[in-house]
Amino acid sequence: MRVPLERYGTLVPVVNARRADVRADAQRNRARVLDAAEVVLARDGLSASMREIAELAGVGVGTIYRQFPTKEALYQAIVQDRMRRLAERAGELAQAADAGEAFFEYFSTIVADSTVKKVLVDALAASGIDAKAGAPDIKGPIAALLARAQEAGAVRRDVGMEELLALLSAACLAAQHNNWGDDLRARTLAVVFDGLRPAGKARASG
Amino acid sequence: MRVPLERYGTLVPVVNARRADVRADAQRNRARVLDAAEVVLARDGLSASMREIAELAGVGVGTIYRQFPTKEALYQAIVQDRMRRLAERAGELAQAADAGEAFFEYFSTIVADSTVKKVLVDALAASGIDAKAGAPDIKGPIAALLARAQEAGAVRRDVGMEELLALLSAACLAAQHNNWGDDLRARTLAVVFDGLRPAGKARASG
Amino acid sequence: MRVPLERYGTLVPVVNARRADVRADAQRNRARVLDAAEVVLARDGLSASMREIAELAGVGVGTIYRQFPTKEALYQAIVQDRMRRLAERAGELAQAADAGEAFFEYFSTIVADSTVKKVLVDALAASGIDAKAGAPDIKGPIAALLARAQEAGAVRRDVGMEELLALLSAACLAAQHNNWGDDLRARTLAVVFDGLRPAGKARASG
Amino acid sequence: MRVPLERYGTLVPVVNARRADVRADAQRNRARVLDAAEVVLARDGLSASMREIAELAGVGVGTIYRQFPTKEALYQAIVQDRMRRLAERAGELAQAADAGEAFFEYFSTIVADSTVKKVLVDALAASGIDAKAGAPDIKGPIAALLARAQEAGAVRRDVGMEELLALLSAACLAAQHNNWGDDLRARTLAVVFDGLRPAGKARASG
DNA sequence: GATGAATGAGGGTTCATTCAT
DNA sequence: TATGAATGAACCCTCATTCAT
Repeated sequence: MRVPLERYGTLVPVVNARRADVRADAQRNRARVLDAAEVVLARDGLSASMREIAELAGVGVGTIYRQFPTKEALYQAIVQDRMRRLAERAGELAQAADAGEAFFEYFSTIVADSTVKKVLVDALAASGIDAKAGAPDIKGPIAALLARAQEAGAVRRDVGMEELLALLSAACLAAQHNNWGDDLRARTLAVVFDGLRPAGKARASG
Repeated sequence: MRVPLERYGTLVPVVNARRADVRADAQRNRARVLDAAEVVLARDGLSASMREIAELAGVGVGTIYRQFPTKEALYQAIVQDRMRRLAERAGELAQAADAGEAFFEYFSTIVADSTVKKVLVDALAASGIDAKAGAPDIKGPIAALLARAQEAGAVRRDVGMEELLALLSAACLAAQHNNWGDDLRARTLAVVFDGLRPAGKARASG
Repeated sequence: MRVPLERYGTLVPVVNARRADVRADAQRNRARVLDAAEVVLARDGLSASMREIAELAGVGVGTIYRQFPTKEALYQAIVQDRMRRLAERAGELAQAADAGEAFFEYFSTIVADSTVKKVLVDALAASGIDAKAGAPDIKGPIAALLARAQEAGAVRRDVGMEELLALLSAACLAAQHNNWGDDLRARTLAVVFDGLRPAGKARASG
Repeated sequence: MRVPLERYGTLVPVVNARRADVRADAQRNRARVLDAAEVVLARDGLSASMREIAELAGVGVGTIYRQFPTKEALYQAIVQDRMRRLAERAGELAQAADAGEAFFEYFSTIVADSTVKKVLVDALAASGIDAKAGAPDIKGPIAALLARAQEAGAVRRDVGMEELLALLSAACLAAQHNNWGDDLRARTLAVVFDGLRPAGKARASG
């Protein structure tokens, strides 16, 4: 019931410095919570508990709820965070010299990187939440990557975004679910990539 | 007050012996529980509750526990059931004339059929249970199918069981997770199958 | 729903032999259930389950319920059975030559014998049931024993039935609860018996 | 909607530090839970339910589990609490002028006080838990009391701790079990105490 | 704003009792 | 009549969420 002192100050932003401090704190907490949540979710999956996340983040559970009104909101935030980063990377690779290489590298990177993501998408899907809600558009950058690779003759022209995302999702899901090692991932993706290449294009063996 | 029996499956065993009559009830209930569990698990994933399964099956929770001492035991039973059916189908296809066709058809069938499986395997994995414990071997029949398809020149010789299972698992996971429709499944698997074929072999287009 | 055949016979007891058979069966079952219940109760205490009792007795649970409409009824039956036996024994000892010896022996016997009883009394008490309801009177025979011992000068005259039963109950409770061995029981009862004897009467030491 | 706080105990600790304020709530709740648990256990015995305890204490079940991770832990806490208080009282009486009086008074006090204890020890025993685990030693102080009383000639020298504890336990058990009133307790213990006194020592009558 | 104690619905599981066989 | 499968209330316990501090 104790009202923060600041609330009773004059309307002039006298305490700017102090308030900024608070902001910094809040932001640092938000980041800490997100990091902790990723770790805990990767380890415990869907059943991760808010308490554990809070403990790992070194904050009280109440602090999490201040930033994320709901467990699901926390999950969404993580997913969106990931998506944003992926979109950024796609944007970077869109400048690459070798469009085919860029495309396949991006695909591999996402899969290698997806250990955590699945659980989250899973969670969101299970809750009937649209993971994309409010998220930065990731399809756009990927579509650009695909188009460039197709123009460069590195990817079949009859492959659409839908199949591509399906393959990507499948690989991510399995990589996380079955804990693909680097070797298995490479060999498995090799097959998929071969399937994506135009007939007659480079292939390891036969 | 109860879900009509007819809604689930059609396993009405005909038994004659008097004592077996009692069992008939139990067997029908067992089947109903398994069916209901698949449905609920597909819908709610890991967090499906025994109560809900019982309600959908039209039985009391106690009835489930009579057949399956534990929630995990129920999950395992479903997985094993699936595995058994898959192994059976693989055995059938091993006799097919066209080894390549048999192989790819089997792959497609499993994926089309995998709506539920993922959640279960998921569940088991999360519980640290070995899904294969006591289950009929499914790798054997699949390996046989693969070997025949390779001998027939329908599948690349440098693809091993590990990659194959990884691809299969990935497709199943994604099919279930993202709710692939028939069309998307066909197009996506087409890419994968192309990747599995020897270089120079039939390909739809480019 | 099948009505027993006998019910529709003529009123003449035509099927006497057969009915007697049934009776014998039922009686044997009743005895078996009582025995099993004592064993299980002694081992598992209040939380003994009907199923376990049934299994040990070698009958179905339904059979128990035919004889005893309720778990509590079963408990009561056991207690009453015990009480009856104790009353019988008291009656026998009432004829003994040495009234003092008879009294103390009876006391000891009951205590030594009480391993099981406590749990039952406990159970009944917990359920708010009067253990004595419908039971054969045990106070009468004991009072007789006490009176004779007092007349014989072996027990103080100022000890009443109430204290006596309190002491008896206490010893039984503790014997069962703390698992008194023969030795400890003897030494403990020696003190109590000394307290019951008239001043100046025989005492082990000082 | 809730049981008035005042109904149980009067443990309202006064703490000054700000952080300790939070604890004050927790401590009061802890005390309330312990009190309520004693009441419910005394009434319902082993089968007391956590929910009922929570309701009587006027808290949610979760609050109990915050303090006591397990039902058994709660039981243990109560037992240990009792034991500690008894040990303290024994320590006090060890200073008393009249060693014999102190000894017999202590015995009486424990019995009068034992309404709840039995059920608890019962519960713990049933769960295979060692009631003494981590509990303050109560045997030491009692042994001291006994030794002094024997030296003072108030208690027979051939009575050992084992018999003494057996008698004490028996009296407590019965007092709780059969709901001894003050009068009955006095008369019953009179007999026991007489048995504990050296031959020839004061005795009420004969 | 941060904390974590409190809450209580809900989860898995057991078991006294009923009832179809 | 005996059997044991079925039932579902009740149990212990967890955890997302709220709220007093």
